[in-house]
Amino acid sequence: MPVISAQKMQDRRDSILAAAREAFAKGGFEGTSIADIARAARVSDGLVYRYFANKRDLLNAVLTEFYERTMDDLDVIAGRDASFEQRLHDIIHRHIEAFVRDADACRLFISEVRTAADYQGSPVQQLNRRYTSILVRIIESGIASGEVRPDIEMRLVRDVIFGAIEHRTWAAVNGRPLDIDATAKGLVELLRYGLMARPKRSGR
Amino acid sequence: MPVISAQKMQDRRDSILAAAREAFAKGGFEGTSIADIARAARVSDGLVYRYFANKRDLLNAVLTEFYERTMDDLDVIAGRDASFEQRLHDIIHRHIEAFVRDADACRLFISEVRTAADYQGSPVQQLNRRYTSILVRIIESGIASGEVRPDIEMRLVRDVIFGAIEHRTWAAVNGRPLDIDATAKGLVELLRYGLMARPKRSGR
Amino acid sequence: MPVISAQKMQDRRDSILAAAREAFAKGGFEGTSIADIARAARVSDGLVYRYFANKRDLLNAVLTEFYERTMDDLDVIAGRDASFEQRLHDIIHRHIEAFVRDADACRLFISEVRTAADYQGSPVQQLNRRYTSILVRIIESGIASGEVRPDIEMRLVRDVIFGAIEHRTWAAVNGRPLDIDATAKGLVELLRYGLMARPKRSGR
Amino acid sequence: MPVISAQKMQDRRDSILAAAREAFAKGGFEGTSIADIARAARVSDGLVYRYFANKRDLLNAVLTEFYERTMDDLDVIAGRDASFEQRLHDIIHRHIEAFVRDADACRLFISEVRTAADYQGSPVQQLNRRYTSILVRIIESGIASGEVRPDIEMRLVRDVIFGAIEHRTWAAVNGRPLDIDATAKGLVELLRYGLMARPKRSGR
DNA sequence: AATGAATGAGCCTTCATTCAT
DNA sequence: AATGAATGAAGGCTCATTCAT
Repeated sequence: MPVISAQKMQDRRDSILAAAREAFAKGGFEGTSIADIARAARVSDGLVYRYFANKRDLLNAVLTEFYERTMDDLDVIAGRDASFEQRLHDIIHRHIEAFVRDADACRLFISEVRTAADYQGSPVQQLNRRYTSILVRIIESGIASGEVRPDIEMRLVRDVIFGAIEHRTWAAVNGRPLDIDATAKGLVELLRYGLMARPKRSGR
Repeated sequence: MPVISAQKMQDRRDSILAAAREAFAKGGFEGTSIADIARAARVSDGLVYRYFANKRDLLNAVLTEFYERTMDDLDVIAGRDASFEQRLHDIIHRHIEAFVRDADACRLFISEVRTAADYQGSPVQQLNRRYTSILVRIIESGIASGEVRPDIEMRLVRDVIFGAIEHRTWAAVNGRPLDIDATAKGLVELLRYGLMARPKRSGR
Repeated sequence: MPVISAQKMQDRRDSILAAAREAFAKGGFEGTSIADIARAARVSDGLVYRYFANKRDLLNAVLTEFYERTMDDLDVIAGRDASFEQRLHDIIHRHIEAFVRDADACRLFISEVRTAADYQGSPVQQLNRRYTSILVRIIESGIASGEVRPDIEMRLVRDVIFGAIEHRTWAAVNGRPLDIDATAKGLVELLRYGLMARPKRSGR
Repeated sequence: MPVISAQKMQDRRDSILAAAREAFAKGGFEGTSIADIARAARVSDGLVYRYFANKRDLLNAVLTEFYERTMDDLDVIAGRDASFEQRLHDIIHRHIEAFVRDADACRLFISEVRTAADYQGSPVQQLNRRYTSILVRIIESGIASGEVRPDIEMRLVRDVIFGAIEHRTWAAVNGRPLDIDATAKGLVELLRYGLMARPKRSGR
C-alpha cells in the first residue's frame, strides 16, 4: 500500500529531473544549488534526496535520460537500407536535431561532465561511446560496400563530425536559430569527397 | 609613489596569473580557491585583489593571456606567401600545437568560460572571434585565388575545423599523446576535396 | 475499536523497543535515526510515533525497560537471609552481571542520559535512585546487625561500588571479557575492612 | 609581519576553547553547534575553523587542555616524599578538586569521548592512561615500601577510586556542593584497610 | 491501523571578499 | 604595499516529525 501512486512518484521524479536539467543548463553544475532545483520543481529541498542520492547523481540522471531519449532513433537510422551517403546525412541531421532540441543537456554534457576528472570510465562515458559508435558503424559499412576509402581514419572522422556539430549548435544556442537541413547538407557536402573511395590520388 | 618598482609589480602579477592558470586548469574555476592561487604564487590572499578585481576577472586574465600568446604565430602563418592548402595545413598544425601545449587553458576555456552566461559579447568572446577569424581570412584568400569554392559556407568550415581539433585534442588530453603531424595532415586530407573549387558537381 | 489485538500492539511496541535498544547502543542517541530503528523493527517510520511520542521518549523507554528487567533480581537478593558480606557480594555480583549482559543499555545510560540537562528529577533518575537504594538498604541492615560501622557514609559507599563497577565494566566492553566472579570477590575484599564495624581506630 | 599579535591570536583561541568547553559541557558534543560556540565566543562561525580543523578537533583540544592543566600537580604529588597513605590521600584530594573545578570538562570526557567508537587508541585515551598511571605508580611504591599488599589488583583499585570520584562528583555537579576534604578522607578511610599489607587474613 | 512521502529547519564546512594592522 | 585575520553568506545533506493516502 504505497502512500502515493507509482505514477505520481514518477511525475515527481520527472519534474525534479526536468528542473535539474534546466537549472544545470542555465547555471552549470557548480552554479546551481539543490535549493534552486527544488524551488523550480516546486518541491522541498529534502525531497530531492529521496529521488536522487546526491547532486552528482542528479546530474548523471539528467545526462543518462538525454542519451537514452536520443539513442533509439539513431539506431534505427544506422540500420536502414540506404546508401552510405544517405545514412551519413540522416544521422548527422538527426544528431543536429538532438542537439538543437536538447541544447540544454548538450551544453551540460560539454561543459560539466566531459571535463570532470572522473569522466574517463564513467557510465556517462559509456553512453557517449555507444552514441558515437553508431557513426563508426555506418562508416564501416560504407567501407564494406566500397563507398568509403578503406584507409580512412575512423576517429578523426568521428571527431570532425561531432566536433563540428557541437561548435555549430553551440553558436546557435546563444542566438539565431540553426538551419538544420542546410547544416546537415553542408556538412555532408564538405566531407563526402574526403570520405569517398577513389581510384588513385596524386600526392600533394 | 609606487613603493615597489613597476617591474616588480609586473612580476607579481605574472606569478599570480601563472599560479591561477595552473590551479584553474587542475581544479576548474569553482574547484579552485583564491587561497589556493595565493599560496601557489607565494603571496597573500589579499594581494590577489590588488591585481585583479575578483576571481572571475582573474579567470578572464588567464584566458586573455593565452589567446594573446597564441595569436601572434597565427597571424604570421596567415600572412605567409604560400598555397592555400599549405597555409590551411600550417594553421591547423599550429592550432593543434597550441591546444596540446596549453591543454590546460583550452580545457578551461571550453568548460568554464564558453559556458558562462555572460560569454556572449564578453572580451573573451572578442578574442575567440579574432582567433577564428584568422582561419576565415585564409579561406577568403583561397577563394580569391580560385583555390576554394566560392560558395563555401565559411562558418561551417570554421566550426568543422575548430570543433574537430577540440574533440581530437580533448581525447588526447586524457590519455595517449596526439600525433600532431598526422592529425593535421589527416584533417587537411579529409577536407581539401570538399573545399576545392571544381568545374561542376553531379548532384547527389 | 482496536483493529489489531492488544497482544499484537504489545509485540509491535516490543520490537520497536528492542530495535531501538540495539540501534542506540551501537550508534548512540544522536547517531541513530528513527529510520534506522524503524527499519530494524520492520516497521514504518510513522508507526514509531504511534507508540512513542518522540525520539527522546523512545530512549527513556529503552532505559526504563532495562531498569525494570534488572531490578527484580536485586530485590530478591537484598531480601535474602544471609550475612551482610554475603549479600553485599551477591548484589555486586548481580550488578556486574547486569552490566555485562546489558552492556549496551549501560553504555547508553552513562553516555546519553545521565548527561542530559533534564536528567535531574526525571523518571529515569527515579529508577536509578531506586536501583541504588537497594544497596543502601543492605548496608543499613548491616549496620543494624552490627556488621557495619554505623558512621559509614552511605552515599560514598554507593558511589564507590557503582562507580567502580562502571569503570571496570566499561573497559571490559571494549576488549577482553571481564571475570565477573573475580571482580565481585576482589571488590568485596577491598571494601570489607573499611566497612566492618571495629572497636576503635588508631588515628592516622 | 603578522596582522594581529600572537597574544591576540592566543586570546582568540582561548576564548573559542573556553566557549567550546562550556557549550559542550552544557549541551554535549552533538547537541552543540559551531554557531553556538562562535556566538558564545563572540566570533564568526568561520573563524572557529581558522583555529581548529573541525568540530571534533575542537573537542579534542578542550580535553587535551584539561588534562594538561591537571596533570602537572599530580606528578608533583606522586613524587613527594611522604607515606603511601598520605600520598594516596593527596592524590585523591587533588583529583576530586580537579573534577569539581573542571566539572565541565569531566562531564564532557565521560559522556562524549570515552563513549566514542574511536576512543580506543586515540590521543585522548593516551592522556587518560597517563593520568591514571600516576595513581598506579603510587600504589606500586606502596607495595615496594611494604605498606600495601603485594597481591592487590591494581586495575581494580584504579577503577574503584576513579569510578567513585566520578560518581561522587557527578552528583555534586548537579546540586549541592561537594565537601572535598571529607570525601577524600572518607574514601581513603574506606579503602586503607583493604589496601594495607597485613600479616595474615582469616578467610571469609 | 499503517505507510512512507514530504517538509523544512538546522548543521558543518568552505570561501570570496574586506579591512585593520 | 602587503598581510592574513575576520566575516558571513551559502551550500550540500540529514533527519525528526507530520499527514495525506
